[in-house]
Amino acid sequence: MNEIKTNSRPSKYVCYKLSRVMRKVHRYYENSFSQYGITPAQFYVLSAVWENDGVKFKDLAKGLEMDGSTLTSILDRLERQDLLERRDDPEDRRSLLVFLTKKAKQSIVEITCLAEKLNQEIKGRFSEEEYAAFERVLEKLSQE
Amino acid sequence: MNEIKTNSRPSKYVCYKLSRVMRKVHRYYENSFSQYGITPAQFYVLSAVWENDGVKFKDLAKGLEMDGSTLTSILDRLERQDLLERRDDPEDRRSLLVFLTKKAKQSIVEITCLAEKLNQEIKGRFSEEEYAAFERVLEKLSQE
DNA sequence: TACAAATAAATGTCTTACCAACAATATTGA
DNA sequence: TCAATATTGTTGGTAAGACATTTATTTGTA
Repeated sequence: MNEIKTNSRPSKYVCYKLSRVMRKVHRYYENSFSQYGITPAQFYVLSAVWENDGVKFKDLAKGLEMDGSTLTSILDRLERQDLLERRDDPEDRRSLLVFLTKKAKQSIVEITCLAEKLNQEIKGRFSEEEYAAFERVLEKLSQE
Repeated sequence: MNEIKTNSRPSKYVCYKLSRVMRKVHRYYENSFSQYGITPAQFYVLSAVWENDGVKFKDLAKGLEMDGSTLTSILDRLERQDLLERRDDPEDRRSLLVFLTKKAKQSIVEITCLAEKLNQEIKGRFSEEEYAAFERVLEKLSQE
């Protein structure tokens, strides 16, 4: 009595499927990153700053397609952990520049290796063509 | 000077790509659903309850693969909007049954049509094979 | 029966995400 | 020049997701 309907509607919708899968993959990354005390979103920020140390806040947000207020709070947490630093932009007093700390530079390579490994593990579950098609669809969807 | 590195690292990672696309698709649904005063997550819950009116809280959470605490807060909001109702389970005093209200029943069909339309719009951007491959990958990723 | 263990849902905390409103600063254009 | 406008980053609000803890109830077993 009162069985579960295994085919309940929401699973028909792209948005639902995406969010479910995203959560799953996110948790997978999260569990691994937690040994470094950071979250996936924090890793993306560190990674982008590593690529362009001293990047402007504005450009960082734009590059990550992240709302400014979201970035503000992630920077707050990373700064609290002494992983990065905001400095004044000498050219524009409204603007901020973002730098990695020494501490972050010491672990970023190792964390990046982990991220690559996780990525390969996921890719490895699929054939080249299958994965390529997947990425193509993601790419088109992200261009709106 | 100080150009944006368009190829900043994070975009290499599946998890990052997924979350970016998910956010985009989510916003797309969100904008349309907002005319009914609900969010996509709230729609999934309504939709699942509609499929199985009087479903147990526990089974609802399981079916939606949603943490109980997340569902609790979504139910709170839907109950506040008079869209659904918790009732005691006569068979187990720890358990709750979830029902749609009259108000919800009046609009759920219309909202579902909208959801179907959005879904078709997204699917329609791709070829059959392309979309099928995409769904296959999502499916595999969502299993474990 | 009695009591320990398991289960159901709620609560509190943290993180991410979005939006609107705001303060400080820069740019513009009359 | 200087007032209107635009831009930068922060703050505050709400929602969602995850996790740990808590309370009430049920189950299982000694």
